[in-house]
Amino acid sequence: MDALFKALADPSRRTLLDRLHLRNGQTLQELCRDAAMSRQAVTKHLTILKRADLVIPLWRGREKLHYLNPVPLSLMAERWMRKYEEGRLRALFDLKKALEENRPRNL
Amino acid sequence: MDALFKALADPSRRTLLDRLHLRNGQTLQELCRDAAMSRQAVTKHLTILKRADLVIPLWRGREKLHYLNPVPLSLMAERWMRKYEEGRLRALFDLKKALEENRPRNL
DNA sequence: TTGACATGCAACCTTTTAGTTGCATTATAA
DNA sequence: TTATAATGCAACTAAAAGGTTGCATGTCAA
Repeated sequence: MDALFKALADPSRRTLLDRLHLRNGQTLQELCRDAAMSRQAVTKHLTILKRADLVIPLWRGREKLHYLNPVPLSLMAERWMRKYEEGRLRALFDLKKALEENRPRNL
Repeated sequence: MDALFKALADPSRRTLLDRLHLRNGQTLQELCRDAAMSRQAVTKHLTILKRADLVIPLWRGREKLHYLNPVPLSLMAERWMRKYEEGRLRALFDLKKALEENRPRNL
């Protein structure tokens, strides 16, 4: 789960995911177009995305096609975010109550 | 949105969120217990969480109570993750098809 | 079979990040 | 009003992250 959050932390990697989401199965070369960085930099980002299991590469001859794997994002939504969603109203209520009880020093 | 992903990237910060989710409105001292790092380190993490609007601090005398703000997580789920959820089945199909078409060099 | 193309590997550099220590400030309670 | 407790601020360090350049490897196509 840590690799997943780390992978999503960088905007370049989120952009790569967006581009794969737009068109799946792209080569490294294709992902480099309009990337504003070197091929090697993109490779490194793809390695991190692969480590988080967000991207799965498949060789086709001398080309390597990169496919988006949506499963980790689903797991993250279900297992991690859902926990907070359940306590969402409670947290908002706590905050509201604390605001009313307080004569704040700042804010 | 970038500050949010960055804030979630560190396991210590996710632990802090978990602890606030377990019991809301804790002081810095309380959050330092069982934290395996110095008070200043916790302060820095809380600053980053605050910058991402995930945590809202409120002064009560000389104590600073920290409250969880669930809104950014909801926005992330709705605006960012939902986009991928829609294309989820499509992506899985692409991947399956590519696997079948290929005589892979690795995997 | 050879040239060109797609990718991999490794060393290196710079910036950011996570953490520390030391001292300053503010507020409560005796 | 003064000692103590809670937090803030700043300088510093070590490690990790993001990026570059150069060269090696493997595959297709003429």
